Amino acid sequence: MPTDKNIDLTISDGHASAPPKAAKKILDVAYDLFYRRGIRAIGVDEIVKRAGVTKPSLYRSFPSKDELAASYLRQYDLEYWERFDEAVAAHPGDPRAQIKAFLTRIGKRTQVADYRGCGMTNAAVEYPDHSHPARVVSEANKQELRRRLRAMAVAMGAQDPDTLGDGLLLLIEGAYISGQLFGLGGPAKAVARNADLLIEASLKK
Amino acid sequence: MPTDKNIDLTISDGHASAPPKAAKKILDVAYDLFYRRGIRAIGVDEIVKRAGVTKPSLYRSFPSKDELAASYLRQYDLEYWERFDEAVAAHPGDPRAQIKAFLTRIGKRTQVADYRGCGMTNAAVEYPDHSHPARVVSEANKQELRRRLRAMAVAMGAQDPDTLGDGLLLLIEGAYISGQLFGLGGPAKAVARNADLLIEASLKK
DNA sequence: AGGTATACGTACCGATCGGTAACATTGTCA
DNA sequence: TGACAATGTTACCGATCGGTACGTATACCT
Repeated sequence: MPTDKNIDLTISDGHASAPPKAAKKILDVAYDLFYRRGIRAIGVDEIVKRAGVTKPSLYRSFPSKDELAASYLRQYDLEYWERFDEAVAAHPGDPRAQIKAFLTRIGKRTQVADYRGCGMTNAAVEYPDHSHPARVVSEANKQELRRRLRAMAVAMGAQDPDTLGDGLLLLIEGAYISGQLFGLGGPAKAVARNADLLIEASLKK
Repeated sequence: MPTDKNIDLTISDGHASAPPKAAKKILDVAYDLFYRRGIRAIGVDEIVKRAGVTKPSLYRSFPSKDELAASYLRQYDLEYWERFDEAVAAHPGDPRAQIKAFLTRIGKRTQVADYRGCGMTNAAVEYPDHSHPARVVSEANKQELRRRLRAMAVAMGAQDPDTLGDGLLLLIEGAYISGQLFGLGGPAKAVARNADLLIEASLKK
């Protein structure tokens, strides 16, 4: 989808909105390559080559490879909450159904060959240093996920909402990881079912 | 298939004579560095420097960096099942208590600063290629984990043992990942409690 | 048209990557 | 003491890493 609505490609550089065409191509290619093969595994040379541009173009739009990786994750973040909000919007006022819809979708996505899990999670694994630009974006995304899940656990009427919210997060992260570990037929396809069992067991009686 | 290797190094052929002393130092250092900072992030130069040896020594004991990484994971595998078997041995004939003990231990391990999760999981994230030597070890470890968890779910008398076993695996992987994502106070500390809730909800009534 | 700001390309940098050749030194055990 | 395997030493390889100096083309605004 051409989601080119006000993508901020400038990296807090101060110089106002100048949208170079090359920057979008670079970010699109970097997105694909970083996600599928990993950030550390991809060099800037391959990115510019596949994008049909040259290296100076990359460094005019992005201060560094690390910041390009952070931009990739910011884009990923946008699309992530889009998917999340779709599941929420599909079941207004019914958080349990929202969770189930979101997890069913995740479970389905994991059941394709060469599934690569969550770009946020993967980036955090690649960069243990908490101060790395990519990891900063990743951690913020996960904090927000935790916040939402706990809030939904409250809305579901859980006995211990924080525990249930965290339990759902563990199942989700487990699905991302085991999806790329096991491939088709892996445990991730059972994520929605297990989440529903866990929810049922966590509600006030 | 790899074409013929000209070197006839019999890999770990168990010739019972003296194992090289440098190899152990190298593997110990590589273990620590690979686990804490990631395999791709560590160069062979840093390994030999910290080990107090030289690069040729590394390549006399290990055919390549990739194989050194695989050796690291094989060592990790050994210690992993040691921990697992300890939890099992602590509660003979009581698979539910075994799981609880194992997960309590995981939950506790995740609650230290700079926790880095599971070396197997991390390696798989770093190397999406299924043919990579490190990933081969990692995937075998995870397959075995899945097998054991499903078997324990059977022993627990679950209504749907495969689903419960997979649910436990999702929680475990989620704990590994969120442990390194959130640090202290993260969702991973709730893994044992959520697992127990899930087990309770999955037993035959 | 002309000037000017902006985007882009060519060519290059030093550092580091994984890995090796050739030879000197050590430790061990018969 | 001799033999032999393990390790150290030094220097090197081609490839790739992230990043840049500097000149050229293109678009826009009078």
